[in-house]
Amino acid sequence: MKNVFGRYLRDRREGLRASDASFSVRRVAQRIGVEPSFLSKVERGEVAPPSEEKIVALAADLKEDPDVLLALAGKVSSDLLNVIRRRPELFGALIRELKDMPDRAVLRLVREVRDGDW
Amino acid sequence: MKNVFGRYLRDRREGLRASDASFSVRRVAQRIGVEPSFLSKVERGEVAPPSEEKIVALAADLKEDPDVLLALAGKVSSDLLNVIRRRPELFGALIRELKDMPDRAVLRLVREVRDGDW
DNA sequence: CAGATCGTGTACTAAGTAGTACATAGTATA
DNA sequence: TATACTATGTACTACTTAGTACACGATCTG
Repeated sequence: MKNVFGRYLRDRREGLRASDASFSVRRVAQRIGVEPSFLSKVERGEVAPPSEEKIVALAADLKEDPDVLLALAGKVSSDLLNVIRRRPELFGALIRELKDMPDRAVLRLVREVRDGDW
Repeated sequence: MKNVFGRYLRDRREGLRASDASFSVRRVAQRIGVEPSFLSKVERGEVAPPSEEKIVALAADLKEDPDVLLALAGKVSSDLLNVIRRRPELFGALIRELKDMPDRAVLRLVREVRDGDW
């Protein structure tokens, strides 16, 4: 359970780097707007994951799903939080109801809602 | 948009106090485990809302819905966050899909899932 | 009218968050 | 072999969070 976020980040970055030298710690750090030493420490788990803003930038740079990266960092996207905060009883009830449902059941729900056939 | 949480808290506490003297700032503060001066400042918006733990204790003491109180404080219950963090893509997609749905639609979904007739 | 209870003002703090700035040592390259 | 880029170590900091401790004057109560 220790430094999943950092390991994942490093693996992904090194993976991309194999075919594109611009995925060095320095270059990625510069693109997302932090010091290289800080990104290095993040990847090695020497410090806590960065802010949501930097994680989202990281996800974009590494072509990863921001929600997944945020989750690995122990966070939840602030726009999802806003949705819940606006109607806390409603979304609280829904999420708790779906807590232990299998993926396929939740997915079916997503599709039903999206397709509007319900 | 300024100090909704504190106002709500004070109104509710004073309301209960009308028929039960044990709902003074001091007594409530003691029951939830904070200093009276701190609760006073929270109610008057002089300081930020307290931690999730204290808010939940407050909700129990004042017979309020914890999710609602947390939302007024700009927070989301950590057990809901855990559900989302466990399956970020799934729940991210679902919540964004339901973001602008009317209450009754979301409610219907909650009931469908609960009743299992789907 | 004395003692208890009340709300609030002032002052302080320990721990966590989110980084920057700079130096150093290794590695690749031209 | 010079130089350029690489990762990382060390040291520091500004801001936020989540409160405590205590004193004060007002008010209620027996």
